[in-house]
Amino acid sequence: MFVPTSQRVAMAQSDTVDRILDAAEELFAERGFSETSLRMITSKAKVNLAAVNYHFGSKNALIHAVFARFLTPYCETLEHSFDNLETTLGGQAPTLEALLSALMESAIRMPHRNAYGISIFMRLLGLAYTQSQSHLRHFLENEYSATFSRFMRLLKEATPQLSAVDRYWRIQFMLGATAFTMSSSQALSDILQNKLGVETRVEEIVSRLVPFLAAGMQARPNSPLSQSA
Amino acid sequence: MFVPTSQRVAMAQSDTVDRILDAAEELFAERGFSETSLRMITSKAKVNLAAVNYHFGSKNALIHAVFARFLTPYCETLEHSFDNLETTLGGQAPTLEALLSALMESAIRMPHRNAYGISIFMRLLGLAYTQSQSHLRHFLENEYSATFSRFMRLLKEATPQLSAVDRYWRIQFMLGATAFTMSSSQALSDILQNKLGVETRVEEIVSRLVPFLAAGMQARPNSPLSQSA
DNA sequence: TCACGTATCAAACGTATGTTTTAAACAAAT
DNA sequence: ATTTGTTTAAAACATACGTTTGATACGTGA
Repeated sequence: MFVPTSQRVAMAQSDTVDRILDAAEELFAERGFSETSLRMITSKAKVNLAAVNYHFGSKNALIHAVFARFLTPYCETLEHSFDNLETTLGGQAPTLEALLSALMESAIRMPHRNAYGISIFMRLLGLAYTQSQSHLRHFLENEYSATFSRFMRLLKEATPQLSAVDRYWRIQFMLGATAFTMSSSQALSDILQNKLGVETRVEEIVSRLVPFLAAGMQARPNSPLSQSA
Repeated sequence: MFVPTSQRVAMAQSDTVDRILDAAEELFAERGFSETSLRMITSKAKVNLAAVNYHFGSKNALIHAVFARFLTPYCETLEHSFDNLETTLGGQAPTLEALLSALMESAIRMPHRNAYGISIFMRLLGLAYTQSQSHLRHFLENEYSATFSRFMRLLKEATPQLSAVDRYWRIQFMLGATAFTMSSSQALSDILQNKLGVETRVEEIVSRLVPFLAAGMQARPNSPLSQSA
């Protein structure tokens, strides 16, 4: 949005706030939170350094705002998806594939704000887990625990054959494969593109990830291998 | 003046270098690289601040040294394990389970330097991938590409049914599930102990992880789910 | 037109960082 | 005893960080 400098018109608040959020979102995804300074963000957003603290209060609050901007509508979409799943099944337990698909398709169907699609959100979610930002973890737990708990309940119904301990660990394995992969999906895509000459979108990665996770979740526990270890 | 460790002749009684490495290893694993300052490391190690730059040259070189201390002997052990695998099979392709077991058992058999066992190494490996430290990535590529390439070749032989792209991504999924889980296995064990009253050792986690990974690797690609996405 | 709350700006604040310097203490070899 | 190299110590270095300040410009309602 170009505004002649001679007009010297004060921009509407949303303009500055959104530009900060856009720049922060990209830089956080590329470099992580600690490695991204407010000066990088404000210079990329072409706003004054003080604007971040003026509009958001602190760097941590800006991080929270970046997450809330995409996580709040995503959780709403996901809740609707869960509603449909439950009404369609009518008390029956959902299949694991259906449950994972609800997660992934809700993510893919989110409106894209830029050319990077949802990969930037996936990367941020991965960073939220792997970087040690306690304030962010607390924020996410406080804001989105309801949707998370609902997913966990549905997952338990979808895998009745697993013991509580097995299910617990396999959830960690799933979470790890997803968060880790997505936390470097852009870098991985670049590598793959150079190595194998294949262009890869996040949707394609997800379509490869879901069968992997579903098969892992439904593996027979205590295979002969596990006893040899 | 900085002198490489290998050239030092007269060794004083002090174990300054090891104390720095021990402290750095733990702090890096707990907090990440950027979030850990040299002052935290030196005060935990109870050495002078200047000792790090004296013995290692820079903070980045210290990070490399932390990785080299456990990665070099691990790769040696792993190479021997691969040797045994190849001579036993005599040209035949190894099974996926045997290959994964070689990886995991080599890790478990590493001499433990502290009470955290190998989980601290797993966590560091995970950080090496997820944190944006280009110098570290370059260091690891230069130092350990031989062993890594050998593993990739064996993995390709063990999964001939997979396309190159499928295999590539599933390796990422495996790596993610492993690094993520092990990076917080101590915390996860504590949670599990309180929640379900079960004590869990790393070896037990690994015995649960391997079947999960093997099943995921051998899942049929392009399940109906992936086409609906 | 005036006053008031909002937004922007350049500048400075205090703090923490990695690194370097200078000096002294120490152990072992000459 | 002297030399040589290793280690500790305290301080300072320059830089980067998040945050705050005070002045100024803006748009809106009175």
